[in-house]
Amino acid sequence: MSGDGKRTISRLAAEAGVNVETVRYYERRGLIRQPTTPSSGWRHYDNDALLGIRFIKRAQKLGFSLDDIEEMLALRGSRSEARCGKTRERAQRKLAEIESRLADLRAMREALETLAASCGSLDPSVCPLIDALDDSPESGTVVH
Amino acid sequence: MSGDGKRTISRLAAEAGVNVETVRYYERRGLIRQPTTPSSGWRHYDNDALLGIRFIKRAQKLGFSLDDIEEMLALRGSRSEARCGKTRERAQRKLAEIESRLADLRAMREALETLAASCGSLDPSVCPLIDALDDSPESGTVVH
DNA sequence: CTTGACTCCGGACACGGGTACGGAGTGTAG
DNA sequence: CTACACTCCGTACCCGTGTCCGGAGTCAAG
Repeated sequence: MSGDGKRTISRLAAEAGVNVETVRYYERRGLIRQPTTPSSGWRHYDNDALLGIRFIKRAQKLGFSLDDIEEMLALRGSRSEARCGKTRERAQRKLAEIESRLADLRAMREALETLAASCGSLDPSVCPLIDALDDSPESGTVVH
Repeated sequence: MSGDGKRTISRLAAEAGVNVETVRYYERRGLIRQPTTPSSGWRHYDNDALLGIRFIKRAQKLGFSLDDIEEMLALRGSRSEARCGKTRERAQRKLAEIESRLADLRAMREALETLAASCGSLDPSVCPLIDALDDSPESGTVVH
């Protein structure tokens, strides 16, 4: 593997494909822990920091806010049997959200496929894209 | 169906679950067309406007920006055979993006399931969530 | 030891996506 | 015809998510 040892902040940022300032911002927000407060000196980051940032970036692309992401990351640590129930419940809620996004995404994919396939041959007043995501009031799920 | 006739802006906003100002904002951005410029008088909106807003809101939840959404909506109108190839190509690009998000989302779902299932029984140093989205350098896709 | 590239930190600024405000015009129920 | 709620429009403002800046400290090569 490439060096999975310590790295300075700018190397970390480069490897994660983000700005140095972004790393510091995530630290301030507590999304990645800042390693061994340096009390004068530079900080060094291990692979966890790198994976953490990549996770954040991916989750963002899926429409999750940093608050959402914080909540998900919090699930990580708190498996100390004690508040296990709570953790489990949160995970379930996130899972439901993910399922819903998966469904929407699949609908969108299908719509785009229809759109691409039917190119030129379709009545222009019809829009598969929009129709696909028309949440016709089936299943009383209130999406608020 | 519920009244699919004309509605004022505040009714539209209420039905779509957004603020009136948001509707106007989308109009300004050209995401929904504003009906029959009223040149003094009030505007009335049909079902298309409603579906349009709902589409926007869904797509946003999936991590697409308003610019992305504009591009997708543009696919709708331009099936006039002439620039069909271009449209098709754009649709393909969007499709690829969607596929990638689907994959990420599925990985995340699996990770959360593992997390919930293994609650308490797992070595706390392991984090399925992060591991799942570790884009190990398989397939030389440069994600920039 | 000097030099130059890098880090740390606080605070200011930027951009996307809205949201609020306020004054003038419009619809409509009583 | 009047009251009152609602619309229209421009502008200013707000929040989340970074991004830039500048001065002081740190590390490593020569």
